[in-house]
Amino acid sequence: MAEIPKTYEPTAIEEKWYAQWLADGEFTAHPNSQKPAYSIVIPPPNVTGVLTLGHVLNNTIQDILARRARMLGKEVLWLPGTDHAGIATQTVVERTLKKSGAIRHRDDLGRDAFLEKVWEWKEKHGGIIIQQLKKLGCSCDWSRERFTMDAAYSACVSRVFVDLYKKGLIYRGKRMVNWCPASLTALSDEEVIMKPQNGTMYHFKIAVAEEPLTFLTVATTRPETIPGDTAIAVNPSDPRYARFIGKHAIRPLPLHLFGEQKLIPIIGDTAVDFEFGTGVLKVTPAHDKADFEIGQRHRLPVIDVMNSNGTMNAHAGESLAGLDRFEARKVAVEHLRELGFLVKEEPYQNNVGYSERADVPVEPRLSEQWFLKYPSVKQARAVVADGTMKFHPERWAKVYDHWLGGIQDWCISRQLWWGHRIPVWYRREKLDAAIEASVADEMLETALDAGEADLAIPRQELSVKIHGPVVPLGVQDAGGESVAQTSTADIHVGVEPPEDVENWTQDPDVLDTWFSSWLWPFATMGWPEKTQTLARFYPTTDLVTGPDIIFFWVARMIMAGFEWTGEPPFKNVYFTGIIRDKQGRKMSKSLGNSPDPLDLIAGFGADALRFGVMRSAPLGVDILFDEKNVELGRNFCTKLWNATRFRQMHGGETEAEIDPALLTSDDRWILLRLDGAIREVTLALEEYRFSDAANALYRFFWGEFCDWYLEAAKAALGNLGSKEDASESAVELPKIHVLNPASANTLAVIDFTLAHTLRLMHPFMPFITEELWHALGFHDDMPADQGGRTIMFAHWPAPFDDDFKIHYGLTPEADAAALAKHDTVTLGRGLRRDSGIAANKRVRFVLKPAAELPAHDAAVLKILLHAETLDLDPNYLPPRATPVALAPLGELFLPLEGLIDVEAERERIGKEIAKVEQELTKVRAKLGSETFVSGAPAKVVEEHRKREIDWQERLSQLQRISADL
RNA sequence: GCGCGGUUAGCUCAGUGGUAGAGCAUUGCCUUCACACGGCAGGGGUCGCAGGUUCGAAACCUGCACCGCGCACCA
Repeated sequence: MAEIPKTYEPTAIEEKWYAQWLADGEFTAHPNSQKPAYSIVIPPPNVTGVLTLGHVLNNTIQDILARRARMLGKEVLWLPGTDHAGIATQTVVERTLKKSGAIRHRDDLGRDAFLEKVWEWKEKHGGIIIQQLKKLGCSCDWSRERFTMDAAYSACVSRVFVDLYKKGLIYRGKRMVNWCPASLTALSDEEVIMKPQNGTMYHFKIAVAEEPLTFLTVATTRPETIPGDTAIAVNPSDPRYARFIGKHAIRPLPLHLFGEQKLIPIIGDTAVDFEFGTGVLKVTPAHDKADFEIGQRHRLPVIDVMNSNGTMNAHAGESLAGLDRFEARKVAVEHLRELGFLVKEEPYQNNVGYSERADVPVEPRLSEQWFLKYPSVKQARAVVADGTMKFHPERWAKVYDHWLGGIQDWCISRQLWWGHRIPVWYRREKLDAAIEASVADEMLETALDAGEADLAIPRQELSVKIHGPVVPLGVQDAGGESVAQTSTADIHVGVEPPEDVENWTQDPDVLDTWFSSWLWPFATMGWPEKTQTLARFYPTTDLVTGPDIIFFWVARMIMAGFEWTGEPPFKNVYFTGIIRDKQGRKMSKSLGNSPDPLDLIAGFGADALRFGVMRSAPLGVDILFDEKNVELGRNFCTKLWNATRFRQMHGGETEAEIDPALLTSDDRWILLRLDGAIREVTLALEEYRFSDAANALYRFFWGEFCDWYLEAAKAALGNLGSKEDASESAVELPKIHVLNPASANTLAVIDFTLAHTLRLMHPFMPFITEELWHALGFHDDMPADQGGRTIMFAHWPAPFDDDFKIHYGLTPEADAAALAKHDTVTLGRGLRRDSGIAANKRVRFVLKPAAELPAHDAAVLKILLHAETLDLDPNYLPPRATPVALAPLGELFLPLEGLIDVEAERERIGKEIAKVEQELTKVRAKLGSETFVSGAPAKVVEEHRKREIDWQERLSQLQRISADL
């Protein structure tokens, strides 16, 4: 075995081992193996994405779960892949093409040519994040990598669409949808985020046609939509306004020459809140969901005054047409002001829906879209509610349940090109007729607005003309509720195109990206074929994802799982926190507060990044990312590295048998603590408490093994010789040192501890543990598939059983003995400090032992106290004012020949006495309370009495020492 | 408006009924033969506020304040 370099250099080691693991096929899942299955599907990152800290958190957790499952003897499938991410990818590619000057708009290329470009882009950049996940150490089964637009996967998407259509759950209808004027597509409700806005509430007067000089005042935040108003509504039980119902108002906009303004009806509707605003509502059915519903109830015309990109159209009037909606607002206000109708403007804060992707306000818009009535909602709700599927942390179950309880139909069509095209074809001639009808609609609306049609036309008739379906496919009942598809003659819905495809036109829209993602757990495993992979690894065991996509993805996957496989797709869902910066802000490119994980890996190592992130990510809490955490991870790696070097310098046989007869108190103690660490880490991982597991490893390895055990072991291992000697001898390594049995036994304990610790650490820090596993030769005697080839398959350490503990004398007493020694050392070091002794100065200590002290313990004390000598003298008579500590192992003196400072010692002891008296007062106050003594459990009272005695004894000793001064 | 979290050391967070903790930061000493990406020893907290339950509350209950998030929203 070659000497381990002084500093851990991660890069080369990471590359070496990852390549080795891949070459040996360690990550590949074998459906035929006899082992129990463990599986997890990756939340597919966007195909054009790059690794973020969020991915690091998410995928490190998955890797920990996967690697530990392998060590537990499971057959593990961690299935990776990427998502085509419709809007995001199309936007990125289109923007890039525009920037390069290749096109001004995607229409310049046309659908097919544009899609070709997107595929080119995908081939070129699509692999980046996959390569980055490999750098992180992810043990995914890359042979099973999937993409949501793979041919087989796409076939699944079409298949479920057709299936849902046949079940009557998918329908097409003209409805109010969330329209993104930037992306030019409809969005689902989940893609809209409400943001508070500092806007203005405008109050304007509107004349009542039948009563000269009578005005109503309307409050609105959107005066630019006045041209789209088709009614004024008041609450029928509002005494102020009820009498106006049935009359008409004179709509002020669009402006007309000679004041030929349109009359719109004043209607009564209970939806109007007379507490709010003025109690008079302008009704704009085309641009507000609530208004649309009022419009439906009253059969009001719908006048869309905007173009799809958010600019005003001709219906808005000449002065507004062509303006952006926000520009138009200002102009509309000016018009009202000039007309003398503007009553007041006041600052107003309201919530406005924004497009999540494009970050612009969405426009409620009436349009023809495909909708889905969610399937298997009942089962999806029940499986979480009854605890069959577990959420970690649990509180997300409530959020999930609440959402499913109020679930609305899902708008699944998107006016994009990049995605799964809707598998629906229309007969050409029917479509042409429909387009004519649509044009007729437009003409009617225009006619209405131009005053050529009369609003006195019976409303029902008008409504039929205006609301007649553009394409007669889906139907809705009067309440807007969907009902099953009734007519199938003119449309073809199928996985395959119709045979006479030349007579048909495919629906131009694509499906929402999540309409493919929700099939991920089984579509990636070959569904609907009954593949071995599916049979063996579905349902999956764990899902790890962020709570921000609980509705987008998790809930929908659960429904899809039930609908097409009859089973929930996973057993546990772990929700990570959200990574934020030090100030608690979300990571974003525009803020520039998002460090590149690849830089962090290059600077600190993948293991350091993984450990640092895991250590600071408690269950269910957002993570404030600080590079300091990664530094801590790097430092921990270095510590591990150097502790291993220390072991290696001593040579000797690797992993020799431990002889119970030769065990020291320190050996027993560290074995006990190792057992504790095994239990703690195991339990924490079972409960998905990753940061607790990482902390337990850190505390055990650094705070117990390195700080105490290895330091104490130096006593047992004897003189090493000088540093120079050590490095010289290193040149001749490997060399077998001649070791006495005590030293050999110590090395055996170190090896035992390291071998277990490396395995506990491996899921967190795969690279360094693999390197050291081999460097120390722990793989030598192992079966190839149980740690011989790689630590990946070494068995996860089991807590020690009683036989083991008895055999090695691992008793509570052994633990207490070591702790007594540690406390004694700490007190002795305190004496050094208080006496102003430099840390590097060797001094003489004298211990008046409370009990017989084994030679080994005396030797350890001497080393840990950095003492020149440690005299054990039961009858020691210290010179006056010799600093002394009352330690568990006895009175520890620090004789300061010729340097005695009575005052300093008096002060030191005085402080100590004050402290003890304080504690004594506290405990006596409790014991003096009758209610405590009679009310508290006997055990607690007893414990307090003992505490009182201890403190009292200590106080007496201190007082004696003080008197002797 | 409803719901869910949170409020403990300068910072980030553990701690769920019995002697207030960790990491980072900070102070002092030390380049001692694994490690200065280190060692040793310190300093630092009326546990958001007010009530209540209890022998005993950072922890349990109630109310309030503030911070964050989600859902729903009235123009």
